[in-house]
Amino acid sequence: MKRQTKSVQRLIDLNICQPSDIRQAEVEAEKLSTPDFAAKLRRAEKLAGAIGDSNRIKILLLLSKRQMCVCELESALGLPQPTVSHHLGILEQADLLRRSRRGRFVFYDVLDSPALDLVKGLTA
Amino acid sequence: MKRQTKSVQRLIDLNICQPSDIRQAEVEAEKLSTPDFAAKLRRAEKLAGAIGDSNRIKILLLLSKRQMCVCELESALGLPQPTVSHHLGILEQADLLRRSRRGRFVFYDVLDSPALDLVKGLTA
DNA sequence: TCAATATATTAATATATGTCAATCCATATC
DNA sequence: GATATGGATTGACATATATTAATATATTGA
Repeated sequence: MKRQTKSVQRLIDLNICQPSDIRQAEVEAEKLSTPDFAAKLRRAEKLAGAIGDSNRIKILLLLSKRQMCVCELESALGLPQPTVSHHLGILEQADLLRRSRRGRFVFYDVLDSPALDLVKGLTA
Repeated sequence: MKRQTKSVQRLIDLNICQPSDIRQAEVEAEKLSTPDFAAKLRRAEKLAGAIGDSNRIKILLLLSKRQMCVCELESALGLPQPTVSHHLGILEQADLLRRSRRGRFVFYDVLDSPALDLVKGLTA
C-alpha cells in the first residue's frame, strides 16, 4: 500500500490497467481480510494440508475401498503404528475420516467430500 | 508386514474381517507402490501443497477475477515483492497459473483446474 | 484386579516451508 | 550504452511438519 503504489500508478499511466480495475481489486482484497473469510481460509488450508502428504493420500485411497482399522493400514502401508495414527488424526481433524471403535480395534472410514473427489481425480 | 500381521490375524479369527478383504487390501496397497503411481502421488502432493497456504489461496482468488501483475498483487495483499514472487512460483510450478510478460511487467492468470474449483468451493 | 493388546500421545530429531532483506536479471527509456 | 524499474533468485532465519522410539490410555479377557 506504500511504495508499490508507484508501480501500480504506472500501470494506469501506461493504460495497461483502468483505475476502476485497481479499485475493484482493492475491494476484493478487503473481502479477503474479513475475519469471517479468515475462518474459511483456515479451514481450506487445513483441508489442503491434510491431502498434501503422500501417506495420507494412500490412506484415503485405501479407505475409500472399505473401512479399515489402524493395524490393517499399518500392515498395508508398511508404516509404524504411531505414524499411521498421526496421519489418521490429521485426516480426522480435517473432517475427511470418521472413527468408530469395535472392541480394541478402531476403524476409520472416509467421508464424502470435494477434497476426496480431488484426490481420486488426481490419482485416477 | 511383520509383527502387525498378528493383529490382522486376530481380526480374521474374530470374524471381523474376511481373509479375502485382507488380500484385497494387499493388492490395493501394492498398486500404491507402483513407480507409475508414485508420479501421480508426487503431482497430487504438489498440487495440494500449492493450495495449502492462505496467501496462495488469496492469490488464486484475486487472479480468478482478472489477470494481475506482481506489483498489483504486492499492493493488494500487502506483502513484500519477494514473498509474492515466491508464492507465484509455487503456483506456477503446480500448473495453476500462467505467466506472460508485458514490457517490464509480468502478468499471471489462473488456469482452470479441479484444484481451483476446490479452492473456490471451500471459500465460497 | 491383573495381564495382554490395539491405539493414542509425548518427546526428540530431522527436514521442509514461509518470510523477507539483499542482490541479481531482464526490459525499457534516455 | 547507461540508468531506472519490475520481478526473480539467494540466503538467513524462524516456524511447521513428518518420523519414530518411548510411554500412556482404553478395552478385553482371565
